[in-house]
Amino acid sequence: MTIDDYNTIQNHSFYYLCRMQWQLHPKMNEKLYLRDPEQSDIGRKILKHGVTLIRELGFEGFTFKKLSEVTKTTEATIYRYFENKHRLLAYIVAWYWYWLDFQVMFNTHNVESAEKKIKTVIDILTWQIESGQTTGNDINMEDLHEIIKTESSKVYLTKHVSEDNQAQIFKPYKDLCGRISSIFLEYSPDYTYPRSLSSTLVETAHSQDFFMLNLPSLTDFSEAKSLVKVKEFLESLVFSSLALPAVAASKR
Amino acid sequence: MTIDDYNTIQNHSFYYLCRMQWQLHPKMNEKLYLRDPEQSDIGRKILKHGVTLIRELGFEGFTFKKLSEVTKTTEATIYRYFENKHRLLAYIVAWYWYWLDFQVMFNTHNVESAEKKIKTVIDILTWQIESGQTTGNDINMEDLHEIIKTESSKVYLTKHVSEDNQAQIFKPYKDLCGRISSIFLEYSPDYTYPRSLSSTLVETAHSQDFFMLNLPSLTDFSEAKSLVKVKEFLESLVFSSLALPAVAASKR
DNA sequence: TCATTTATGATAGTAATACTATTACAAATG
DNA sequence: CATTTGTAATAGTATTACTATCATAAATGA
Repeated sequence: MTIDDYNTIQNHSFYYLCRMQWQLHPKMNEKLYLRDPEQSDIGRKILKHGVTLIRELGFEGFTFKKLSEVTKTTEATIYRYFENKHRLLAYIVAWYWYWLDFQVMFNTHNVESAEKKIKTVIDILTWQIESGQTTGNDINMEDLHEIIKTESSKVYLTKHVSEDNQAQIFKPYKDLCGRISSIFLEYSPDYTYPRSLSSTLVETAHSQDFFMLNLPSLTDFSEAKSLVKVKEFLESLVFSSLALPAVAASKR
Repeated sequence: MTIDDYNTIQNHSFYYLCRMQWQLHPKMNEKLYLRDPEQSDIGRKILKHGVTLIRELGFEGFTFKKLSEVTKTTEATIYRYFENKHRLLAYIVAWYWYWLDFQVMFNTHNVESAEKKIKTVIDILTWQIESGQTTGNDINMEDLHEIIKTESSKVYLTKHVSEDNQAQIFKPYKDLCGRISSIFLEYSPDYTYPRSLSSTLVETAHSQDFFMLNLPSLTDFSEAKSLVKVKEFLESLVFSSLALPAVAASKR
């Protein structure tokens, strides 16, 4: 199966849903917002321009004031939707995890081979998002993907992780990792670390992509800046780990 | 070899150097500071209390004003040492990478077996730092280790990575990964991704530790909150990957 | 249809942050 | 003894991250 095949799958799942008038509207955790941004024009604008601005300025350089200028509204209005910019980032990132989880579910559904499922998961994690691609919500997927790589870990790397965790802020991320680890267990029922391998896979997919683009000497992909190499690395990482019991036995 | 043996190695290398009146003073990159903090009492205080305060407040909550109160100096003085708080964090993190690199070098030196070297590296990465432990610089290692887990990635996850990279800010991290990947190649000369595996190992050591403590359902270590489990996971991850060529051949 | 919520806009204001600038003095150095 | 260097004290600025108030327009519901 080539990359093109998978791109076809991607576009297929996208357009299929569009043609069916389905909208990917995950039910977002209410703790993530003060007023539901999906329910008004202004709210949707905040999300849309929020994504582009955070990508453009970086999360540290991003402010509600600047966002209010772009969305042609006031700071006060944005504060009525989100408590602060950290919550807005948390919302955006959570949305992405929901989206990824859906993609994994949709594209592994009715696939019999666990091996194929795993390859599909890794494929989804290393999708090269085409520029201009948007979702039903009019959110630019390229910008979103860039935000995930650079800013997503800042959502949990805080002094208030525990409270945020209790507020279920990280549920979609946990769900995604839970789904992936089930697939791992399907492939290799005796594997000891399915959850850790899942979170490692997801984190590594993003960090290696970031390193490849920004600190290439931390990777082996310096020459050809291509996600295909990252994909191969991740596949080798995951499949060798899942084959471990046999390996360990043969080594002893 | 048990954990205790390795703790002995750790303490040994520490105290050995202390007894010899050696001080671990890495030559820090000059771009990291405006005035060398190691060269004055106030500078050393800034580093020492900087570490404790950043750990206490989190990097976002930490300000030079608060640091100036603790160090009993003024904001202006601190600004003469470091351009801003991000640079101070970069300095602290770079110092840690130097320290880690030294530990790896020291403890793998004269070890013949590459397998043993790798185990030592993983051991160092998962050291349980004892409270109260300080270095020659009087920096609290427990606080520092906590900072590394929660704040270190914020040093490179910025809009100005490329400029920082050109200023060699990340050299110690790259050196560490370079050293580790050499060991990987020693163990398995044909392995395709030694650098990516190194950065993945280092990143995963910290992220899994963070997840274990804060988002345990992303790991398989929820029950016993122990770094020993993380160590075992990392060993399985690395050794299975490095054994891959054989595995792949046997699978086809 | 009219009354009443509700959402937004406009405006103002505040405490804290992240700095910069200036002057001055004391200690170390050459 | 002159000069560099380090630190303190003080002041000031633009920006950030909010909060509060009040007016008005739009949506809703009886």
